[in-house]
Amino acid sequence: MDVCTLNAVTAEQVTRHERKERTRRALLDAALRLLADRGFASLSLREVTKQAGIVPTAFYRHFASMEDLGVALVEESMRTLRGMIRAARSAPASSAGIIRASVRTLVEHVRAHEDHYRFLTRERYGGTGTVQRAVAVELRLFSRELAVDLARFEGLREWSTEDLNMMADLIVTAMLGTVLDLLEARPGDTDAVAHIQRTAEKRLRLVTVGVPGWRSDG
Amino acid sequence: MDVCTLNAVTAEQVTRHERKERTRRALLDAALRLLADRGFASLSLREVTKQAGIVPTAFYRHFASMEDLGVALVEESMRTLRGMIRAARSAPASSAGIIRASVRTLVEHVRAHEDHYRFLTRERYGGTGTVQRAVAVELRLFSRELAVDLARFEGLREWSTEDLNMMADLIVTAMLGTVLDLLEARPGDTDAVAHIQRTAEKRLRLVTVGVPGWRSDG
DNA sequence: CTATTGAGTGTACGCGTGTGCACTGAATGG
DNA sequence: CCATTCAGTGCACACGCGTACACTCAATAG
Repeated sequence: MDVCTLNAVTAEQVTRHERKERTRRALLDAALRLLADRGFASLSLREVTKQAGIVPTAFYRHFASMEDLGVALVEESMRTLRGMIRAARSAPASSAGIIRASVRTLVEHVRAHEDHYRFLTRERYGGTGTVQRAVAVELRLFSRELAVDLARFEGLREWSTEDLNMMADLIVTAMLGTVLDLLEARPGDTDAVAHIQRTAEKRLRLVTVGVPGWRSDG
Repeated sequence: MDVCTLNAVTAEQVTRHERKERTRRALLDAALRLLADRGFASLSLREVTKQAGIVPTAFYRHFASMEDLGVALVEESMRTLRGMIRAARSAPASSAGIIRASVRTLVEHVRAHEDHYRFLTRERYGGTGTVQRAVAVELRLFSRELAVDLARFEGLREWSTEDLNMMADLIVTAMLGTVLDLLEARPGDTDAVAHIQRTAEKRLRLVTVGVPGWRSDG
C-alpha cells in the first residue's frame, strides 16, 4: 500500500461513510420528529423512512430493526443528558447557589434538546422491551455517577453508598418529573416555565435541607 | 304501572344490564391483561375483542373508540389508587411509624393491583393524547388531596399552599418511582421487594426530615 | 479501464387493521 | 302473544404494515 492507495482508500471511506452517515442521521432525525407526539412503539418503519426521504427497504442498510434504531436513539439521548450534567458540574459552585444554577442548566438544556428528553422520559416509563431496558440501565448508571458527585459535598462524605444511591435516585426521579413538566408546558409560556423552575429548586432544597438531620437507621 | 310491571321492568334492566356489564368487564379485563407488557397505544381493537371473546364490531356496543376504553381504564385505576390512600390514612398513625406503614400499604396494594398501577405509570409518562392527559389530571387531583392531608401534620400547618403542593408532588413522584421499581422486580423476589421497600421509606424520611429546617424563600 | 461493492429503488406478497352493513335470536314490553 | 329492542355475528372492503427479491448505477479498487 503506497501513499496514493492509502489516500484513495481514506477518501473512499470518508465519502462513502459520509453519505451513509448522512442518511443514518436522516433516519434518526425523522424518528425523533415523529416521536414528538407519539410513543416509540407506535412508530412504523415505513413512516420513518418516508419522513427521512428513502424507500422502506433501504432502512435495513442502516439498522437491523426498529428496535435497533431505538437503542441508537437511547445512546444519543443519553449523550445529551451527560452533556447536561457536565455543564452543571462546571457551573460556578457556590454551595448555596448550586441548586439554582443546576436547575437553570437543566431548564436551558431541556429547551435546547426537547426531542431527546421527551424520548427518554417517555420510553423510561411508557416503553417496552429492549428500548425501555436500555433507558433504565443508562439512567441507573447516570444516577450512580450523580451519587459519586454527591459524595464530595459537605455533610455527605460519611454517608453509606446505599444512602447516597437512594438520594441520587430521588434527585434523578424528581428531575425527570421536572423535565416532564417542562415538556408539557407550552413552549412560549415563560410564566409556566418560571413556576416550574422555582418548584424544581424548592424540591431540591427540600431534599438537601434534610441532610444534616439524616440518620440512616429508621 | 302496577307492582308486577315494575318488577318485570326491574328484572329486565337488571338482567339486560348485567349481561352487557359482564361483556364490558370482559373488554376492560382483556385490555388490562394485554397491557401487562405493552403500551396502550399499541393495543388494537381486534386484539382486545378477541381476548374478550367477542367479535370486533361488537366492541362499539360498549365504547365509542379505543380511546374511550382507555379513559374508562384510567377512571378504574384511579379508583384503585384512591383506595390505597384511604387504606393508608386509616392505618395506625403514630407519627414515627406512619412512613413505614404507608410504604407497606403501598407495596401490598401494588402487588394486589399490578395491572392498574402498571397502566397508570406507563400511560402517565409514555402515553399519548386523551389517555395521558386523563392520567395527568387525575394524578394532579390526587396530589392536591395529599397536600390537604399533609397540612394536618405538625410542622406543616403554617406552610403555604404552594409549598404543600410542591411537597405533595415530590412525594407522589417518588411514590410512582417506587411503584415502577416494584413492577419491574420479579414477582417472587422478596429480597428485591424488601430493598425497594426500605429505599422507599428512606426517600420519604429524607423528604420529611428536612421539614423543620425549611424556609420557603431561597 | 474494468470489476466489484453497496446505498437506494420498485414491485409484490400475505397479514392485521378499523369499520360499514345486513343479519340473528333471545330478552323485554305492552 | 306478538312487536320491539339490541348485544353479538359474519362478511366485505380498503389500507398500512414488514420484508423478500431482483434491480440500478455511482463510488471505489485493482
